[in-house]
Amino acid sequence: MKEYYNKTALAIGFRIYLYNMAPRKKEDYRTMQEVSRNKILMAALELFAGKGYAATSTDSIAKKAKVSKGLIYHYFKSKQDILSGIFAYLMEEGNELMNANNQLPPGKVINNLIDYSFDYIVNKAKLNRLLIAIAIQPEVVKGLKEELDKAKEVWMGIMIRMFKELNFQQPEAEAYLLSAMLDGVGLGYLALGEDYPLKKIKRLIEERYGL
Amino acid sequence: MKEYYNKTALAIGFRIYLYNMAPRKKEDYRTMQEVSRNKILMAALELFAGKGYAATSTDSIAKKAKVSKGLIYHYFKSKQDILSGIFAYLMEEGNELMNANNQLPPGKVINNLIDYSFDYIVNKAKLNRLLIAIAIQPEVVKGLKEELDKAKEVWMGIMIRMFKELNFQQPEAEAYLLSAMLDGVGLGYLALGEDYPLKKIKRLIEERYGL
Amino acid sequence: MKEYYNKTALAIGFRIYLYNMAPRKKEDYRTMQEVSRNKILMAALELFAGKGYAATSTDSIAKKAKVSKGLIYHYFKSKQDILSGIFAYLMEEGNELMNANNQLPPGKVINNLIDYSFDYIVNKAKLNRLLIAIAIQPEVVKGLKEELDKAKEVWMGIMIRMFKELNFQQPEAEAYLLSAMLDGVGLGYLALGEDYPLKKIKRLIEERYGL
Amino acid sequence: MKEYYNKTALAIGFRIYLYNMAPRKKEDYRTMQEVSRNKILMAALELFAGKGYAATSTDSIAKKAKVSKGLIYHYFKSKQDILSGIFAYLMEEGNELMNANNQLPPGKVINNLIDYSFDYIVNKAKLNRLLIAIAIQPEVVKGLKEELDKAKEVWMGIMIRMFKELNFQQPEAEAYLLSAMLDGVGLGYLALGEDYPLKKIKRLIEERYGL
DNA sequence: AATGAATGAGGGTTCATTCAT
DNA sequence: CATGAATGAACCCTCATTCAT
Repeated sequence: MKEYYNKTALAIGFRIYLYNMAPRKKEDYRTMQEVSRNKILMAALELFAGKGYAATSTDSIAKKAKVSKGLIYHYFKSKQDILSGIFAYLMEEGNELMNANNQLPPGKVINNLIDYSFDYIVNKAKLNRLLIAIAIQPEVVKGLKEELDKAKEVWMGIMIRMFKELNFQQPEAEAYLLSAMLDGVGLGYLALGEDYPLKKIKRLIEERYGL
Repeated sequence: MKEYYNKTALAIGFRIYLYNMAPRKKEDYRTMQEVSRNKILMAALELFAGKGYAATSTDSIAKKAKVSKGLIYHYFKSKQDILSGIFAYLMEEGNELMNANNQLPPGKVINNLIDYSFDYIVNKAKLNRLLIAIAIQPEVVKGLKEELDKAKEVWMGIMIRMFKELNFQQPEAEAYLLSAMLDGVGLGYLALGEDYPLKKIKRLIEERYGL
Repeated sequence: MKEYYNKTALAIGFRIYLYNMAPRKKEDYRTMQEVSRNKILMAALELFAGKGYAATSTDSIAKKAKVSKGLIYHYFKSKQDILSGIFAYLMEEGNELMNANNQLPPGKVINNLIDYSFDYIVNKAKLNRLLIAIAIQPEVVKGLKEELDKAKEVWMGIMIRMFKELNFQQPEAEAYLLSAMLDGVGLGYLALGEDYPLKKIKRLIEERYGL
Repeated sequence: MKEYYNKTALAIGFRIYLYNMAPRKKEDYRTMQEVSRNKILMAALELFAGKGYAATSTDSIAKKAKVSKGLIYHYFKSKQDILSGIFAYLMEEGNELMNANNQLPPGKVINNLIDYSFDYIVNKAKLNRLLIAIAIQPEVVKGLKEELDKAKEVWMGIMIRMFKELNFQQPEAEAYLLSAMLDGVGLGYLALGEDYPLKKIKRLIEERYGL
């Protein structure tokens, strides 16, 4: 189990992390420069999520961000680095939610996790797709592992603790299974879209945890 | 349910389909045509699975297949078309298994499905990755819809019938949930590799179905 | 002295090597492909010699060779590799002259060397400039060292032997000094052009060797 | 001889010019302007000498000089102009040495020249490389001609006078030959490094002038 | 059926230079 | 005097696809 945390995270770990990915308020930009950096980041996020990392050209990012191609390389040292930047940004966004959940009663946390995840699966489908694509392409991720690990480590820790407190016999396996369920639902929804019977499945999952 | 068949299939549908994807014997190819075409297909399959579709060049396919670049475009009208060819090939391979399972008792089918899936997740990890990558990129797939739909339709039908016979209250949702679980486990294994507690999770799933 | 031959060669070593760099006859091209490769090579040679390696774009090479940019990378794996190709080509061209001189009496060889060099300095000034530029930029050369070493090794060996046979007291140093003289004259001619008093200097050098 | 002064100078002319290129003391700069300008100049000199003009970015100059990129263009109108600035600086530094040598006896001047040159070749190898690179790329130099001509004119005049006083029959040609020898040795040393038999060659040159 | 030479659009990236502050 | 964000052209290189043989 020792090397465990060095592995890349499940998409699930992120899902809750990123749940409330609201655009930052203008007051948050301390300097004009951050505005540009953020324009690039947001443009890239949208494009990566929409068409995938490989299919997105730096040119299209520049165009969408209404910025010169050269400026991208003023703020990021490579296309890869933009992806890292996006992750860093997303991590930051999700931190509060993380801490908030940590202090709720176990049943509520599980409940929240399921709610968040299903909401995320529907409303952030494209971002979900990006995360899954990255999760299964370990070569591309490289520099992202640290961030991914941090998120997963924290989150799986919380989940396992919850299941312990709820007296599950296999709290660790149960945490992984719940993750798998939610990831699998995300995958199914990406493939089938509106026809995927989300509600019924959600109900089945909730029943498993007595919700 | 109307647009249902226009959507691309779950990876799960494929997994069992493709379980025993034995390579054809050479004698099966009647003409030289088929030999060359198949060499290209097999080379592409291995490369796509190993490095991903985007990262695989037609050049490398030609090299691996020991065939000229031009010949690829004699048999396939584009790189995309090779991917379609791979799917068609895989479908064909899996048909017999499909029919065989259809005639077993319901509990045995579920059992087989779980066994096959876990085996597949471990031993065909790269192919699994390819299938997931394709499943979540519907734009790329385009020409594959018909094949994918056929597989999914048949398979989900079988599963739903099984759960009906086993008196599950929500047979359809249960079928989707089981698919989601297995897909989610596949995703987790791809992300975490050896550290993923496959056995314990498998046990939990089996317990759910009284196995 | 052991590691001696691993060092990059003096421009002088090349000068005689390359003396008769006549364009190959058409009969030499066995296949159509070699024509294209050679067009690229010759275009690059002219451009590198004229504007320097760094200032020559692959685009301009393609344009001059009347070939698509992509074709360059069909024959050469990088811009560097084109330079290597040029060297290989030049080496081949110079081999015969090399062998011919090896069998002449020592005085004649020295005489030829001086004649060739001065002729080369004047008539292949741009190529000379390219060689000097490469000789003093060891980082760029990398892959060229082997070729350069081969040329230098052979040539300095011949020169030292000549001076030994002519009973010079310091045959090795004398070989290096003659090389330095001729290299220095080449440098001076490149800097001053027509105003450089080539004839008078040549006379002084010849007198030193009793010619 | 008419167009003579329009040509760029030999490296040799510079070598002695620049022999004792001691950095100015800080007190010499009367205004802050000069301090910044000089920081840029010194940074550029070191980088140009080390990696070559083309391979040195204005960015790296700014970084090394601990100055903003914009400031460079406040003091210099282009990257080229920095190079000109370096030359102007070097010229200024060398003037005193020049005059000092002018008043020594002819044999001593030749002796000094050779000593200086060999010392320079070894201890200022990188700067030597820069000078040679510039000397053979006349297009790049453009704006430097005046400075270069001045240096060469003065220096060759001195040398020719020396050889006249020493009763050489071809004083002009001899001056050029000595220049060529020293330049050629510089070239050889740059190419071969430590393996170049500097001492033995120096001895041969000294013998030629009865030193 | 088969080759591989040839194409050209586009890829990510660098960099001298400008400009608003 | 000084900053560094911003520009855009150019750079080397890749690659799916076509075509003459």
